[in-house]
Amino acid sequence: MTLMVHNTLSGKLEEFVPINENEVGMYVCGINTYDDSHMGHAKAAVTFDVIRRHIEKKGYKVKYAINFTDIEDHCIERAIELDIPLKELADKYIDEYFKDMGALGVRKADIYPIASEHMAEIIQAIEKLIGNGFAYESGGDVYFAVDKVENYGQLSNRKLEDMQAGARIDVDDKKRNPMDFTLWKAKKEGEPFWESPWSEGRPGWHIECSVMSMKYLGETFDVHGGGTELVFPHHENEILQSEALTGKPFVKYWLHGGLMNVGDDKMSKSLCNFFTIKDALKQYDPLVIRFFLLNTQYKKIIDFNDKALDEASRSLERLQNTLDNVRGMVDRSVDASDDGFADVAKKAIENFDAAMDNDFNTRDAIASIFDFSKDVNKYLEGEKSSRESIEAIIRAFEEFNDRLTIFRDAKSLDGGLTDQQIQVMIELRQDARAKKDFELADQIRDKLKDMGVVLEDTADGVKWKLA
RNA sequence: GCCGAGGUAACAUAGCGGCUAUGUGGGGGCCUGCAGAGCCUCAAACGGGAGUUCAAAUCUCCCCCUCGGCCCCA
Repeated sequence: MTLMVHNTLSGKLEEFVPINENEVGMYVCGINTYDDSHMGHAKAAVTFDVIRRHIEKKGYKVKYAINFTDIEDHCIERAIELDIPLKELADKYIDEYFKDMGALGVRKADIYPIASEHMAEIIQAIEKLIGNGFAYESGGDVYFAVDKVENYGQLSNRKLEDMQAGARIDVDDKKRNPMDFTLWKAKKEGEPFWESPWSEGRPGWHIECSVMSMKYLGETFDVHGGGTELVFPHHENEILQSEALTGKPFVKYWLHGGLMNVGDDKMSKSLCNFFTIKDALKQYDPLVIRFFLLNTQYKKIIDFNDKALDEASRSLERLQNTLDNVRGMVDRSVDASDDGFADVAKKAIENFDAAMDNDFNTRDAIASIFDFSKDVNKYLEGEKSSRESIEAIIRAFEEFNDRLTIFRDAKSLDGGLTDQQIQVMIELRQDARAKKDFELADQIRDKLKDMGVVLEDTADGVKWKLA
Protein backbone atom coordinates (compact mmCIF):
# COMPACT_ATOMS: atom_id res chain seq x y z
CA MET A 1 0.00 0.00 0.00
CA THR A 2 1.29 3.39 -0.85
CA LEU A 3 0.99 6.47 1.24
CA MET A 4 -0.61 9.39 -0.55
CA VAL A 5 -0.26 12.89 0.83
CA HIS A 6 -1.79 16.17 -0.15
CA ASN A 7 1.09 18.48 -0.93
CA THR A 8 0.33 22.19 -0.71
CA LEU A 9 3.13 22.84 -3.17
CA SER A 10 1.37 21.02 -6.00
CA GLY A 11 -2.13 21.26 -4.59
CA LYS A 12 -2.47 17.59 -5.33
CA LEU A 13 -2.44 14.19 -3.77
CA GLU A 14 1.00 12.72 -4.36
CA GLU A 15 2.65 9.44 -3.61
CA PHE A 16 4.95 9.81 -0.63
CA VAL A 17 8.47 8.97 -1.69
CA PRO A 18 11.09 10.25 0.72
CA ILE A 19 14.35 11.71 -0.47
CA ASN A 20 16.34 9.08 1.36
CA GLU A 21 15.29 5.50 1.44
CA ASN A 22 15.12 5.08 5.16
CA GLU A 23 15.04 8.37 6.90
CA VAL A 24 12.39 11.05 6.70
CA GLY A 25 13.11 14.58 7.85
CA MET A 26 10.10 16.38 9.26
CA TYR A 27 9.82 19.92 10.57
CA VAL A 28 6.75 21.48 12.10
CA CYS A 29 6.31 25.05 13.19
CA GLY A 30 5.88 25.07 16.92
CA ILE A 31 4.90 27.91 19.18
CA ASN A 32 6.00 31.34 20.20
CA THR A 33 6.99 31.11 23.80
CA TYR A 34 4.99 33.82 25.47
CA ASP A 35 1.78 32.17 26.61
CA ASP A 36 0.01 28.90 27.29
CA SER A 37 -0.77 26.80 24.25
CA HIS A 38 -4.37 26.72 23.15
CA MET A 39 -6.50 24.08 21.49
CA GLY A 40 -5.41 25.20 18.05
CA HIS A 41 -1.86 24.31 18.97
CA ALA A 42 -3.15 21.03 20.32
CA LYS A 43 -4.76 20.25 16.99
CA ALA A 44 -1.51 20.85 15.17
CA ALA A 45 0.55 18.90 17.66
CA VAL A 46 -1.77 15.90 17.67
CA THR A 47 -2.12 15.98 13.89
CA PHE A 48 1.57 15.85 13.22
CA ASP A 49 2.14 13.42 16.05
CA VAL A 50 -0.17 10.99 14.28
CA ILE A 51 1.32 11.75 10.88
CA ARG A 52 4.76 11.06 12.24
CA ARG A 53 3.63 7.77 13.72
CA HIS A 54 2.10 6.66 10.46
CA ILE A 55 5.21 7.51 8.48
CA GLU A 56 7.16 5.47 10.98
CA LYS A 57 4.68 2.66 10.52
CA LYS A 58 5.47 2.71 6.81
CA GLY A 59 8.97 1.68 7.77
CA TYR A 60 10.83 4.97 7.83
CA LYS A 61 12.90 6.37 10.59
CA VAL A 62 11.56 9.86 11.18
CA LYS A 63 13.78 12.68 12.32
CA TYR A 64 11.27 15.11 13.76
CA ALA A 65 11.98 18.71 14.70
CA ILE A 66 9.63 21.26 16.22
CA ASN A 67 10.90 24.76 16.78
CA PHE A 68 10.32 27.27 19.54
CA THR A 69 10.42 30.91 18.60
CA ASP A 70 11.40 32.96 21.60
CA ILE A 71 12.41 36.27 20.05
CA GLU A 72 9.42 37.66 18.22
CA ASP A 73 7.26 40.67 19.04
CA HIS A 74 4.87 39.00 21.45
CA CYS A 75 7.67 37.46 23.44
CA ILE A 76 9.48 40.76 23.68
CA GLU A 77 6.34 42.58 24.67
CA ARG A 78 5.52 40.06 27.34
CA ALA A 79 9.06 39.93 28.69
CA ILE A 80 9.13 43.68 29.03
CA GLU A 81 5.70 43.65 30.63
CA LEU A 82 6.76 41.04 33.18
CA ASP A 83 10.20 42.57 33.45
CA ILE A 84 11.96 39.25 33.03
CA PRO A 85 14.59 38.11 30.53
CA LEU A 86 13.37 36.51 27.31
CA LYS A 87 15.08 33.32 28.33
CA GLU A 88 13.11 33.04 31.51
CA LEU A 89 9.85 33.61 29.67
CA ALA A 90 10.78 31.05 27.06
CA ASP A 91 11.81 28.46 29.62
CA LYS A 92 8.52 28.82 31.39
CA TYR A 93 6.35 28.38 28.34
CA ILE A 94 8.44 25.65 26.82
CA ASP A 95 7.96 23.83 30.06
CA GLU A 96 4.21 24.43 29.94
CA TYR A 97 4.15 23.28 26.33
CA PHE A 98 5.72 19.96 27.23
CA LYS A 99 3.32 19.52 30.11
CA ASP A 100 0.26 20.25 27.97
CA MET A 101 1.30 18.16 25.02
CA GLY A 102 2.47 15.37 27.28
CA ALA A 103 -0.95 15.33 28.92
CA LEU A 104 -2.46 15.00 25.46
CA GLY A 105 -0.35 11.97 24.70
CA VAL A 106 1.74 13.73 22.07
CA ARG A 107 5.03 11.95 21.60
CA LYS A 108 8.09 14.09 21.84
CA ALA A 109 9.92 15.20 18.75
CA ASP A 110 13.59 14.37 18.36
CA ILE A 111 14.78 17.94 18.29
CA TYR A 112 13.36 21.19 19.63
CA PRO A 113 15.53 23.96 18.24
CA ILE A 114 15.16 27.36 19.85
CA ALA A 115 15.59 30.50 17.79
CA SER A 116 17.70 32.50 20.22
CA GLU A 117 20.21 29.66 20.40
CA HIS A 118 20.88 29.86 16.68
CA MET A 119 21.75 33.48 16.35
CA ALA A 120 25.21 32.87 14.91
CA GLU A 121 23.80 30.65 12.16
CA ILE A 122 21.01 33.10 11.45
CA ILE A 123 23.45 35.97 11.05
CA GLN A 124 25.65 33.84 8.81
CA ALA A 125 22.68 33.00 6.64
CA ILE A 126 21.75 36.64 6.28
CA GLU A 127 25.32 37.54 5.38
CA LYS A 128 25.28 34.88 2.74
CA LEU A 129 22.03 36.19 1.30
CA ILE A 130 23.47 39.68 1.08
CA GLY A 131 26.57 38.23 -0.57
CA ASN A 132 24.37 36.37 -3.05
CA GLY A 133 22.53 39.51 -3.91
CA PHE A 134 19.21 38.25 -2.60
CA ALA A 135 19.19 40.63 0.33
CA TYR A 136 20.18 44.19 1.06
CA GLU A 137 20.85 46.26 4.09
CA SER A 138 18.88 49.41 4.62
CA GLY A 139 19.21 51.64 7.66
CA GLY A 140 20.22 48.87 10.03
CA ASP A 141 17.56 46.50 8.70
CA VAL A 142 18.10 43.74 6.20
CA TYR A 143 15.46 42.79 3.67
CA PHE A 144 15.00 39.94 1.28
CA ALA A 145 14.55 41.24 -2.24
CA VAL A 146 11.58 39.38 -3.69
CA ASP A 147 12.22 40.54 -7.24
CA LYS A 148 15.51 38.62 -7.28
CA VAL A 149 13.69 35.31 -7.39
CA GLU A 150 11.74 33.82 -10.22
CA ASN A 151 9.40 31.53 -8.39
CA TYR A 152 7.70 33.92 -6.05
CA GLY A 153 4.40 32.54 -4.82
CA GLN A 154 4.99 28.91 -5.72
CA LEU A 155 3.46 27.66 -2.50
CA SER A 156 0.60 30.08 -2.12
CA ASN A 157 -0.06 30.67 -5.83
CA ARG A 158 0.43 34.36 -5.67
CA LYS A 159 1.86 36.66 -8.22
CA LEU A 160 3.96 39.59 -7.19
CA GLU A 161 1.92 41.84 -9.47
CA ASP A 162 -1.35 40.82 -7.84
CA MET A 163 0.07 41.38 -4.42
CA GLN A 164 1.14 44.87 -5.21
CA ALA A 165 -2.07 45.71 -6.97
CA GLY A 166 -4.20 44.73 -3.99
CA ALA A 167 -1.71 45.62 -1.35
CA ARG A 168 -2.97 47.46 1.66
CA ILE A 169 0.30 47.30 3.44
CA ASP A 170 2.09 50.33 4.68
CA VAL A 171 4.91 51.00 2.36
CA ASP A 172 8.07 51.12 4.34
CA ASP A 173 10.48 53.45 2.67
CA LYS A 174 13.39 51.32 3.79
CA LYS A 175 12.16 48.59 1.46
CA ARG A 176 12.87 48.65 -2.22
CA ASN A 177 9.80 46.59 -2.98
CA PRO A 178 6.81 46.63 -0.66
CA MET A 179 6.73 42.82 -0.68
CA ASP A 180 10.31 42.53 0.51
CA PHE A 181 10.40 40.98 3.93
CA THR A 182 12.60 41.44 6.92
CA LEU A 183 15.61 39.29 7.63
CA TRP A 184 17.07 41.50 10.31
CA LYS A 185 15.37 44.23 12.24
CA ALA A 186 17.16 46.95 14.18
CA LYS A 187 16.08 47.15 17.81
CA LYS A 188 13.76 49.75 19.19
CA GLU A 189 14.74 51.42 22.41
CA GLY A 190 14.40 49.10 25.39
CA GLU A 191 14.10 45.91 23.35
CA PRO A 192 16.35 42.92 23.78
CA PHE A 193 18.90 42.72 21.00
CA TRP A 194 21.76 40.79 19.47
CA GLU A 195 24.89 42.17 17.88
CA SER A 196 25.14 41.90 14.12
CA PRO A 197 27.12 43.47 11.28
CA TRP A 198 24.13 45.71 10.51
CA SER A 199 22.75 46.83 13.82
CA GLU A 200 21.87 45.78 17.31
CA GLY A 201 18.63 43.98 16.63
CA ARG A 202 16.97 40.66 15.98
CA PRO A 203 16.03 38.38 13.15
CA GLY A 204 12.88 38.69 11.13
CA TRP A 205 10.12 36.20 11.52
CA HIS A 206 10.90 33.64 8.84
CA ILE A 207 14.64 33.23 8.79
CA GLU A 208 14.96 31.17 11.96
CA CYS A 209 12.82 28.37 10.57
CA SER A 210 14.91 28.17 7.43
CA VAL A 211 18.14 28.11 9.34
CA MET A 212 17.11 25.66 12.00
CA SER A 213 15.27 23.24 9.77
CA MET A 214 18.17 22.99 7.35
CA LYS A 215 20.69 22.74 10.14
CA TYR A 216 19.05 19.65 11.59
CA LEU A 217 17.39 18.06 8.58
CA GLY A 218 19.57 19.04 5.66
CA GLU A 219 19.26 21.53 2.83
CA THR A 220 16.42 19.57 1.29
CA PHE A 221 14.13 17.60 3.53
CA ASP A 222 10.88 15.71 3.24
CA VAL A 223 8.08 17.15 5.28
CA HIS A 224 7.32 20.61 6.52
CA GLY A 225 4.09 21.08 8.39
CA GLY A 226 2.02 23.76 10.06
CA GLY A 227 -1.38 25.37 10.07
CA THR A 228 -2.87 26.76 6.87
CA GLU A 229 -2.51 30.31 8.08
CA LEU A 230 1.23 29.89 7.74
CA VAL A 231 1.20 29.17 4.03
CA PHE A 232 1.55 32.82 3.33
CA PRO A 233 3.69 34.59 4.07
CA HIS A 234 5.67 32.46 6.49
CA HIS A 235 6.22 29.28 4.51
CA GLU A 236 6.36 31.07 1.20
CA ASN A 237 9.19 33.22 2.50
CA GLU A 238 10.96 30.28 4.06
CA ILE A 239 11.13 28.71 0.64
CA LEU A 240 12.52 31.84 -0.98
CA GLN A 241 15.22 32.33 1.62
CA SER A 242 16.23 28.74 1.86
CA GLU A 243 16.44 28.17 -1.85
CA ALA A 244 18.29 31.44 -2.33
CA LEU A 245 20.70 30.20 0.29
CA THR A 246 21.36 26.74 -1.12
CA GLY A 247 20.19 26.76 -4.70
CA LYS A 248 18.39 23.53 -3.91
CA PRO A 249 14.74 22.69 -3.39
CA PHE A 250 13.89 23.32 0.25
CA VAL A 251 11.09 20.91 1.09
CA LYS A 252 9.48 18.06 -0.81
CA TYR A 253 6.09 17.83 0.89
CA TRP A 254 4.27 20.71 2.50
CA LEU A 255 1.47 19.60 4.79
CA HIS A 256 -0.99 22.11 6.20
CA GLY A 257 -3.62 21.43 8.80
CA GLY A 258 -6.99 23.15 9.04
CA LEU A 259 -7.52 25.62 11.82
CA MET A 260 -9.76 25.36 14.81
CA ASN A 261 -12.79 27.57 14.97
CA VAL A 262 -14.89 28.84 17.79
CA GLY A 263 -18.26 29.45 16.27
CA ASP A 264 -17.62 31.43 13.12
CA ASP A 265 -14.15 32.61 13.96
CA LYS A 266 -10.85 30.88 14.02
CA MET A 267 -9.41 30.34 17.44
CA SER A 268 -6.57 32.72 17.91
CA LYS A 269 -4.75 34.76 20.43
CA SER A 270 -5.54 38.01 18.73
CA LEU A 271 -9.29 37.35 18.72
CA CYS A 272 -9.13 36.39 22.39
CA ASN A 273 -11.49 33.50 21.78
CA PHE A 274 -9.11 30.71 22.59
CA PHE A 275 -9.37 27.85 25.02
CA THR A 276 -6.09 26.81 26.46
CA ILE A 277 -5.20 23.16 26.61
CA LYS A 278 -5.23 23.45 30.37
CA ASP A 279 -8.82 24.72 30.29
CA ALA A 280 -9.88 21.91 28.03
CA LEU A 281 -8.18 19.31 30.19
CA LYS A 282 -10.10 20.49 33.22
CA GLN A 283 -13.28 19.54 31.46
CA TYR A 284 -12.40 16.65 29.21
CA ASP A 285 -10.43 13.47 29.26
CA PRO A 286 -7.28 13.87 27.14
CA LEU A 287 -8.25 10.78 25.18
CA VAL A 288 -11.59 12.35 24.36
CA ILE A 289 -9.81 15.47 23.17
CA ARG A 290 -7.57 13.41 20.92
CA PHE A 291 -10.51 11.49 19.58
CA PHE A 292 -12.33 14.75 18.94
CA LEU A 293 -9.33 16.15 17.05
CA LEU A 294 -8.74 13.00 15.06
CA ASN A 295 -12.34 12.33 14.15
CA THR A 296 -11.89 14.76 11.28
CA GLN A 297 -9.32 14.67 8.53
CA TYR A 298 -6.52 17.03 9.48
CA LYS A 299 -7.00 19.52 6.66
CA LYS A 300 -10.53 20.31 7.80
CA ILE A 301 -11.54 23.06 10.12
CA ILE A 302 -12.87 21.86 13.44
CA ASP A 303 -15.29 23.81 15.54
CA PHE A 304 -14.49 23.71 19.21
CA ASN A 305 -17.62 23.53 21.34
CA ASP A 306 -19.04 21.54 24.24
CA LYS A 307 -21.59 19.77 22.14
CA ALA A 308 -18.95 18.39 19.82
CA LEU A 309 -16.72 17.32 22.70
CA ASP A 310 -19.61 15.63 24.47
CA GLU A 311 -20.50 13.79 21.32
CA ALA A 312 -16.90 12.72 20.92
CA SER A 313 -16.98 11.45 24.46
CA ARG A 314 -20.06 9.31 23.84
CA SER A 315 -18.68 8.00 20.58
CA LEU A 316 -15.36 7.04 22.03
CA GLU A 317 -17.10 5.30 24.90
CA ARG A 318 -18.69 2.91 22.45
CA LEU A 319 -15.30 1.79 21.26
CA GLN A 320 -13.86 1.73 24.73
CA ASN A 321 -16.72 -0.49 25.89
CA THR A 322 -15.93 -3.00 23.22
CA LEU A 323 -12.30 -3.02 24.19
CA ASP A 324 -13.10 -3.36 27.89
CA ASN A 325 -15.44 -6.24 27.14
CA VAL A 326 -12.82 -8.00 25.10
CA ARG A 327 -10.23 -7.51 27.79
CA GLY A 328 -12.66 -9.02 30.24
CA MET A 329 -12.87 -12.09 28.04
CA VAL A 330 -9.22 -13.01 28.15
CA ASP A 331 -9.62 -15.31 31.12
CA ARG A 332 -12.99 -16.58 30.03
CA SER A 333 -12.08 -17.52 26.51
CA VAL A 334 -11.48 -21.13 25.68
CA ASP A 335 -8.91 -22.87 23.63
CA ALA A 336 -11.41 -23.48 20.96
CA SER A 337 -10.22 -24.33 17.54
CA ASP A 338 -9.56 -21.50 15.18
CA ASP A 339 -12.86 -19.81 14.46
CA GLY A 340 -11.47 -17.48 11.85
CA PHE A 341 -12.04 -14.30 13.77
CA ALA A 342 -8.35 -13.54 13.90
CA ASP A 343 -8.63 -12.91 10.18
CA VAL A 344 -11.33 -10.34 10.79
CA ALA A 345 -8.95 -8.57 13.15
CA LYS A 346 -6.19 -8.70 10.59
CA LYS A 347 -8.48 -7.27 7.96
CA ALA A 348 -9.48 -4.49 10.35
CA ILE A 349 -5.88 -3.40 10.67
CA GLU A 350 -5.56 -3.39 6.90
CA ASN A 351 -8.63 -1.18 6.61
CA PHE A 352 -7.21 1.14 9.19
CA ASP A 353 -3.90 1.42 7.38
CA ALA A 354 -5.59 1.95 4.05
CA ALA A 355 -7.47 4.90 5.51
CA MET A 356 -4.28 6.34 6.97
CA ASP A 357 -2.53 5.91 3.66
CA ASN A 358 -5.06 8.24 2.12
CA ASP A 359 -3.56 11.49 3.34
CA PHE A 360 -3.71 10.45 6.98
CA ASN A 361 -7.46 10.14 6.99
CA THR A 362 -7.88 9.56 10.68
CA ARG A 363 -11.61 10.05 10.49
CA ASP A 364 -11.91 7.16 8.05
CA ALA A 365 -9.48 5.12 10.10
CA ILE A 366 -11.69 5.65 13.15
CA ALA A 367 -14.75 4.65 11.11
CA SER A 368 -12.94 1.40 10.36
CA ILE A 369 -12.52 0.83 14.09
CA PHE A 370 -16.27 1.28 14.53
CA ASP A 371 -16.90 -1.30 11.84
CA PHE A 372 -14.54 -3.68 13.53
CA SER A 373 -16.04 -2.95 16.91
CA LYS A 374 -19.44 -3.99 15.68
CA ASP A 375 -18.05 -7.26 14.38
CA VAL A 376 -16.33 -7.84 17.68
CA ASN A 377 -19.48 -7.19 19.68
CA LYS A 378 -21.35 -9.70 17.59
CA TYR A 379 -18.58 -12.19 18.01
CA LEU A 380 -18.64 -11.71 21.77
CA GLU A 381 -22.34 -12.50 21.84
CA GLY A 382 -21.67 -15.89 20.35
CA GLU A 383 -21.51 -19.16 22.24
CA LYS A 384 -17.86 -19.09 23.07
CA SER A 385 -14.78 -17.33 21.97
CA SER A 386 -11.37 -18.70 21.30
CA ARG A 387 -8.39 -17.39 23.11
CA GLU A 388 -6.58 -16.93 19.86
CA SER A 389 -9.30 -14.67 18.51
CA ILE A 390 -9.62 -12.68 21.70
CA GLU A 391 -5.91 -12.04 21.69
CA ALA A 392 -5.99 -11.05 18.04
CA ILE A 393 -8.74 -8.55 18.78
CA ILE A 394 -6.77 -7.05 21.62
CA ARG A 395 -3.70 -6.83 19.44
CA ALA A 396 -5.70 -5.00 16.80
CA PHE A 397 -6.93 -2.48 19.35
CA GLU A 398 -3.40 -2.06 20.62
CA GLU A 399 -2.26 -1.35 17.10
CA PHE A 400 -4.95 1.31 16.67
CA ASN A 401 -3.93 2.77 19.97
CA ASP A 402 -0.25 2.86 19.11
CA ARG A 403 -1.21 4.96 16.16
CA LEU A 404 -3.86 7.24 17.63
CA THR A 405 -3.70 6.94 21.43
CA ILE A 406 -7.41 7.15 22.11
CA PHE A 407 -8.00 4.17 24.41
CA ARG A 408 -7.41 3.68 28.08
CA ASP A 409 -4.89 1.13 29.18
CA ALA A 410 -6.24 -2.03 30.69
CA LYS A 411 -6.99 -1.40 34.29
CA SER A 412 -5.96 -3.75 36.97
CA LEU A 413 -7.63 -4.55 40.23
CA ASP A 414 -6.54 -2.47 43.10
CA GLY A 415 -7.99 -1.60 46.46
CA GLY A 416 -7.36 -5.11 47.69
CA LEU A 417 -10.19 -6.70 45.78
CA THR A 418 -9.34 -10.02 44.23
CA ASP A 419 -10.85 -11.84 41.35
CA GLN A 420 -12.16 -14.50 43.72
CA GLN A 421 -13.78 -11.96 45.98
CA ILE A 422 -15.59 -10.44 43.04
CA GLN A 423 -16.80 -13.87 42.01
CA VAL A 424 -18.13 -14.45 45.52
CA MET A 425 -19.97 -11.14 45.44
CA ILE A 426 -21.44 -11.98 42.08
CA GLU A 427 -22.65 -15.33 43.36
CA LEU A 428 -24.19 -13.72 46.42
CA ARG A 429 -25.98 -11.31 44.17
CA GLN A 430 -27.15 -14.08 41.89
CA ASP A 431 -28.59 -15.91 44.88
CA ALA A 432 -30.38 -12.76 45.93
CA ARG A 433 -31.74 -12.31 42.43
CA ALA A 434 -32.94 -15.89 42.36
CA LYS A 435 -34.84 -15.20 45.56
CA LYS A 436 -36.14 -12.00 44.00
CA ASP A 437 -34.42 -10.03 46.72
CA PHE A 438 -33.61 -7.26 44.33
CA GLU A 439 -32.88 -4.80 47.05
CA LEU A 440 -29.93 -6.86 48.24
CA ALA A 441 -28.88 -7.60 44.68
CA ASP A 442 -28.77 -3.90 43.89
CA GLN A 443 -26.89 -3.18 47.07
CA ILE A 444 -24.21 -5.63 46.09
CA ARG A 445 -24.03 -4.16 42.64
CA ASP A 446 -23.75 -0.64 44.04
CA LYS A 447 -21.12 -1.72 46.51
CA LEU A 448 -18.98 -3.20 43.78
CA LYS A 449 -19.50 -0.13 41.70
CA ASP A 450 -18.17 1.99 44.53
CA MET A 451 -15.11 -0.20 44.46
CA GLY A 452 -14.71 0.33 40.76
CA VAL A 453 -16.22 -2.88 39.48
CA VAL A 454 -19.16 -2.64 37.13
CA LEU A 455 -21.50 -5.59 36.76
CA GLU A 456 -23.40 -6.35 33.63
CA ASP A 457 -26.05 -9.02 33.34
CA THR A 458 -25.90 -10.59 29.95
CA ALA A 459 -27.47 -13.52 28.21
CA ASP A 460 -24.48 -15.68 29.04
CA GLY A 461 -24.00 -14.77 32.64
CA VAL A 462 -22.84 -11.87 34.69
CA LYS A 463 -19.84 -10.01 33.38
CA TRP A 464 -17.79 -7.49 35.24
CA LYS A 465 -15.30 -4.91 34.26
CA LEU A 466 -13.35 -2.16 35.89
CA ALA A 467 -14.82 1.29 35.63
C1' G B 1 -10.11 42.39 -5.39
C1' C B 2 -6.50 38.22 -5.62
C1' C B 3 -5.16 33.07 -3.76
C1' G B 4 -6.75 28.64 -1.08
C1' A B 5 -10.22 25.15 1.50
C1' G B 6 -15.19 23.84 1.74
C1' G B 7 -20.94 23.30 1.19
C1' U B 8 -23.23 15.38 2.30
C1' A B 9 -29.50 13.16 6.18
C1' A B 10 -31.41 16.57 12.84
C1' C B 11 -26.05 17.35 13.99
C1' A B 12 -20.84 16.07 13.15
C1' U B 13 -17.94 13.73 9.54
C1' A B 14 -16.10 9.86 5.17
C1' G B 15 -16.63 8.77 0.17
C1' C B 16 -14.98 11.81 -4.90
C1' G B 17 -17.94 7.95 -11.80
C1' G B 18 -21.82 2.26 -10.78
C1' C B 19 -21.66 -1.18 -4.32
C1' U B 20 -26.10 4.45 -0.49
C1' A B 21 -21.26 5.45 4.55
C1' U B 22 -19.37 6.21 10.25
C1' G B 23 -20.77 8.27 14.86
C1' U B 24 -24.19 11.07 17.96
C1' G B 25 -29.39 11.84 18.20
C1' G B 26 -34.61 9.86 16.86
C1' G B 27 -38.52 5.50 15.88
C1' G B 28 -39.39 0.17 16.50
C1' G B 29 -37.72 -4.68 18.23
C1' C B 30 -34.51 -8.46 20.96
C1' C B 31 -32.26 -9.16 25.86
C1' U B 32 -33.86 -7.53 30.97
C1' G B 33 -36.49 -7.57 38.04
C1' C B 34 -34.12 -2.91 37.38
C1' A B 35 -29.69 -0.85 35.36
C1' G B 36 -25.93 -0.97 31.85
C1' A B 37 -23.94 -2.65 27.49
C1' G B 38 -24.77 -4.97 23.03
C1' C B 39 -27.39 -6.81 18.73
C1' C B 40 -31.30 -6.34 14.87
C1' U B 41 -34.19 -2.83 12.29
C1' C B 42 -36.52 1.85 10.40
C1' A B 43 -36.65 7.07 9.00
C1' A B 44 -33.30 10.57 7.08
C1' A B 45 -28.30 13.08 2.09
C1' C B 46 -25.33 14.78 -1.31
C1' G B 47 -25.95 24.11 -1.95
C1' G B 48 -28.59 25.67 -6.90
C1' G B 49 -28.70 25.30 -12.30
C1' A B 50 -27.00 23.46 -16.96
C1' G B 51 -23.90 19.79 -19.41
C1' U B 52 -20.78 15.10 -20.28
C1' U B 53 -21.97 9.73 -19.51
C1' C B 54 -25.48 3.70 -20.32
C1' A B 55 -24.49 5.60 -15.15
C1' A B 56 -22.71 11.73 -11.26
C1' A B 57 -22.63 13.17 -4.33
C1' U B 58 -18.40 12.03 -7.39
C1' C B 59 -16.27 14.90 -14.03
C1' U B 60 -17.05 20.04 -16.81
C1' C B 61 -19.15 25.00 -16.83
C1' C B 62 -21.98 28.94 -14.47
C1' C B 63 -24.15 30.84 -10.02
C1' C B 64 -24.99 31.19 -4.64
C1' C B 65 -23.07 30.69 0.33
C1' U B 66 -19.30 29.72 4.33
C1' C B 67 -14.37 29.69 6.21
C1' G B 68 -9.09 30.82 5.88
C1' G B 69 -4.81 33.82 3.87
C1' C B 70 -3.03 38.74 1.80
C1' C B 71 -0.25 42.91 9.67
C1' C B 72 0.65 38.86 13.88
C1' C B 73 -1.04 33.44 14.49
C1' A B 74 -0.62 26.00 14.83
